[in-house]
Amino acid sequence: MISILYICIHPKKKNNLEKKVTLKELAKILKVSVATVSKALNDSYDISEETKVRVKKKAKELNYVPNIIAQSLKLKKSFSLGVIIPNITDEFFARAVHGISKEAKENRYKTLISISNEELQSEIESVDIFLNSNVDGLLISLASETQTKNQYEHIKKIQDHGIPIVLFDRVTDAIDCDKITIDDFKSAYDATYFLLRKGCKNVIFLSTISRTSVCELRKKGYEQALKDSKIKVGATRFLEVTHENLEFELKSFLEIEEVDGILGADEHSAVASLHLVQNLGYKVPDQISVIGFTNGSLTKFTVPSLTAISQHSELMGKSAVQTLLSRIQKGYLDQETQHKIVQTDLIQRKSTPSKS
Amino acid sequence: MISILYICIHPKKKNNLEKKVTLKELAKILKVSVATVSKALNDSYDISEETKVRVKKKAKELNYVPNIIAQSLKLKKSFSLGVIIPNITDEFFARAVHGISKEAKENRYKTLISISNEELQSEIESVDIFLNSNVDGLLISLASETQTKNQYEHIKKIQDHGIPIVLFDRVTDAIDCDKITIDDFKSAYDATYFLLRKGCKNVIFLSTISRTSVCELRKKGYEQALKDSKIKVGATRFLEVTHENLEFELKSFLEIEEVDGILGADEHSAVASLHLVQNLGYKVPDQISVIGFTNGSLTKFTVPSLTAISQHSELMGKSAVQTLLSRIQKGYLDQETQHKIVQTDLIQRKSTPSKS
DNA sequence: ATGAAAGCGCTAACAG
DNA sequence: CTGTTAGCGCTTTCAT
Repeated sequence: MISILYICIHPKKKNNLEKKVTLKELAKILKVSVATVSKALNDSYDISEETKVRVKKKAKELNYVPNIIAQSLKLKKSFSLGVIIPNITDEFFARAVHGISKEAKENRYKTLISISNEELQSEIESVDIFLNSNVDGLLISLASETQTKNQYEHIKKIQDHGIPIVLFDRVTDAIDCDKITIDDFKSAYDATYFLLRKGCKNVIFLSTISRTSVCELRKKGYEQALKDSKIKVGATRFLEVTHENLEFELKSFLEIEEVDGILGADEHSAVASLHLVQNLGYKVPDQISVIGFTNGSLTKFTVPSLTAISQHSELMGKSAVQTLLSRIQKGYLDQETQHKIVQTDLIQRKSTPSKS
Repeated sequence: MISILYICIHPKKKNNLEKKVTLKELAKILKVSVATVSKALNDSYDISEETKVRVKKKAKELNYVPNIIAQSLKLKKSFSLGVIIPNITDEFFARAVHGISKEAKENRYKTLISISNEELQSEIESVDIFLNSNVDGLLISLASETQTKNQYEHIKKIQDHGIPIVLFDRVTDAIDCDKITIDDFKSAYDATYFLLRKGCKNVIFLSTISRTSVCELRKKGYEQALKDSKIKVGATRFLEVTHENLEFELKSFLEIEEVDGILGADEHSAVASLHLVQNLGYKVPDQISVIGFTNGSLTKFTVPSLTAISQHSELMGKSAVQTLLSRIQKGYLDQETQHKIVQTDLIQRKSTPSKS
């Protein structure tokens, strides 16, 4: 699969490596103590303006940069945040990471990223690694396996170490910490209601993210909307599938059941089903309407374009970082935890009727 | 946009935080010296098997984990790799990061990720941060601005510090280091040739990633394929656009020029143009064929599905890490640098004719 | 085979 | 205002 095309034969020239200048060296050159240099650089109160200027000038001149590792060891603070997500190829998480990374950078924090691949064991390992690495805080979106098995000892362990965490998107009641999500229940409720208003009578709920907290809440929202409907509609029907068997399962289902609306719990299920039902000869949106969670880049380019629930994932990432940093700064204990809800928007496109 | 839904009022219980046990404490408990414990844990030759067992047992019992920060300071090695990519929402990079992260983790390295947003300044800042953080190596895919302006001082600076780097996908000849890319020239050449064989006479090259190394190489490949054609075909036509003006530019172009084939230099340009030309009334692939670089998840769900060049991005990430780690281990200097080429595959779907 | 001691680069009492 | 000192947790000579 991989072939080496050519090898550059220029041997590396052994140029004099730029040695990092340390406080000690600065001190020697300036003929002051290390402490003075350190304090001057940190704008300590009890250093004369004069020496501050002198020190800073020399520091810049010699291109001094503090050794963060040493700082971390001393201060027990690493200026880095750990992020654990189930998956990075999912556009929702990619965007969230973008928001996280940007906000962290603006606050001079680094971002350590670990992908759990939806696996509990991997999540546990990541937690251990981050704990050893002295991250100042952790942002986690739980793996589906973790949520299925309801095992949260590793998350509690983080708290036992006094490290603040923020759970986002995939959260759990089992842990008392700051959380940030969308209102999954309401978003699903509203989307379902929207379909009913457009005349759908047989709306099904389709998901490839079964057993996650978000999926369960979305199911409930969908269910409630059907219950609340004043006009008579079909019963609730949940179709929980995988990327692999979606096509088979949905097709089989359509052969025996009447369907005129699909609510996809994730982008993939919506896009894939939109695609499939048309291949099976259904007209969208005339015969079947489709709405999907996550307003990613796929939605604009499907035919017809997909009506979707925008989750503002980047904003969610940004807000998660802000929450975490404020907790890091304020100190962890004896503070009430809070659960922030990011508003969603229903972006109407062509996979649902334009008029009711 | 963000509303706080509820605040949990359970004050955090001030449970006794699990203190991290250190070597010193272990030593005291075992009534040996710190040095002995350290050596025992590291399987040093000059420690008796007996004490090794005793120490390790106690360490596990007390849940000892080495403080990586302290280790880093001492060993001048942080077991972390820095990654700088232009963008994470692009599926190509998301997959590459996945591969990187996975391979790094398997080798007990952490991954620090920074997104340059295609901006030179941001890339420079990231480099500085990573340099201070003592990353053991750097994986970089250059920002378009960096490649446009041809400014690589910050990359050279990394090398001056003796930190190995691997450039992937977006590379440059200006830096002598390990590189890993696909064969952009050949991939574009082959794809263009494929279109010609299918009967296209007027193939255009469309890109939203102008001024990147990959785009330039792909342009050359496309150009050469037209030149080499034995049958008479139209001249080379490059259309370099942005996400925003693609629609307008392409539409204007089609009004005055004849086009029966589009080679998209990136996934977006291919998918968007596939979408647009059909809206304008062209039949795909009967009147216009489309091929795009990057075989992402969009390609399967467009109508018709998109013929695409698979870049095996995850593999590229994995291989980049392997290259970097081997250089970290072997030592940096006086080694020839190598440029690895990952094979691409043309995935035939419905946006090109099935028979020639 | 084990331990004492030095030191990685930095910060922060505390003294002067 | 500046310097001395101790120490963060670990590794590693060098003695013993």
